[in-house]
Amino acid sequence: MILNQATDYAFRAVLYLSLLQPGEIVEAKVISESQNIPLRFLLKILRSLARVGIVKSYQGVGGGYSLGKKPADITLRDVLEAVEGPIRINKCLIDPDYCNKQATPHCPVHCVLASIQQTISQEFDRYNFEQLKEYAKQYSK
Amino acid sequence: MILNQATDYAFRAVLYLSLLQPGEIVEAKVISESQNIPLRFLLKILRSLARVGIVKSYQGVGGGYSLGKKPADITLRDVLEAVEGPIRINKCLIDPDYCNKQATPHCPVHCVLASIQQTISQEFDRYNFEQLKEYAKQYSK
DNA sequence: ATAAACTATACTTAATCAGTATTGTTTAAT
DNA sequence: ATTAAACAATACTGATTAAGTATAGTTTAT
Repeated sequence: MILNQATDYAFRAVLYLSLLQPGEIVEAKVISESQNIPLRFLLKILRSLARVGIVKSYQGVGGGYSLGKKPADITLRDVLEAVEGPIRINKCLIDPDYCNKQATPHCPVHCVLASIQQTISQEFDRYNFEQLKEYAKQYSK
Repeated sequence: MILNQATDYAFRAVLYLSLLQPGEIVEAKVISESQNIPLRFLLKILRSLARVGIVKSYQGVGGGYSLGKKPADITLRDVLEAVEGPIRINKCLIDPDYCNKQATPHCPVHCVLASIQQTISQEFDRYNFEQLKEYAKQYSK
């Protein structure tokens, strides 16, 4: 499986925030209940998203979370990488020492995988939350 | 990580067989030593590949493995799926019951992920072992 | 009959995943 | 100033998966 559970939850949480009024703040509990995401786990995920500015967090009474950027400026890749770190399809693409042939730079498999990895990254970059928002509105009609 | 270790080994094993004379048989031990793959683990991987005809296995004395098809007829996706099963980017794309919103068919996230999954599958299908073979020959020059 | 190869299944160890618990910090309202 | 409602940080836990190993069996050329 390429995406883990946390990323799946993150997509839905960010979509939820995208559908609110710009700047609107809601508590994690509201997102959790609306999207059926375990609260504590969601809080952890939201922290990862806050770290890179995808959401803004507000502490204290009346606090919560709002979207940190315009939905159009948040791609699936942004969210994915905030939660899981950089997209990687194979270990040899991160750490050349990992390759048990010690041959990464002149390995045909490596080269092709590097190209595929780039395509996959671009693919997750193609979709932003403004688009998802539109989809969501259509479905709800 | 999208690919697991077994798939990485499988790619390299199939490439190794692709570079032999058509129909040429080698023992697993030779592949294992050449590619630095643990022998027993490789045997298991080769069984997965044999099951779908990517390699042919020969038992008994003088046995071993040969490529089961022309390199041009084996894609990265074929090998990947022989080892790991079908490419899946998210659980909700396999099992609708899995979705904790019970909303898969009209979930915008689901729809977009389904499309991305298809692109990724196609991407792994774009490369076959005839191409990798050519790359490998160039590198060795 | 033997030994060199693969087959099948089960086991083991380590890493990662998914989620929980605990303790601490911030802040609006009283 | 105190309180309580929110988030923050870190550490822990149990389940699953990954990676590899072990054991016992089958096939086949010599």
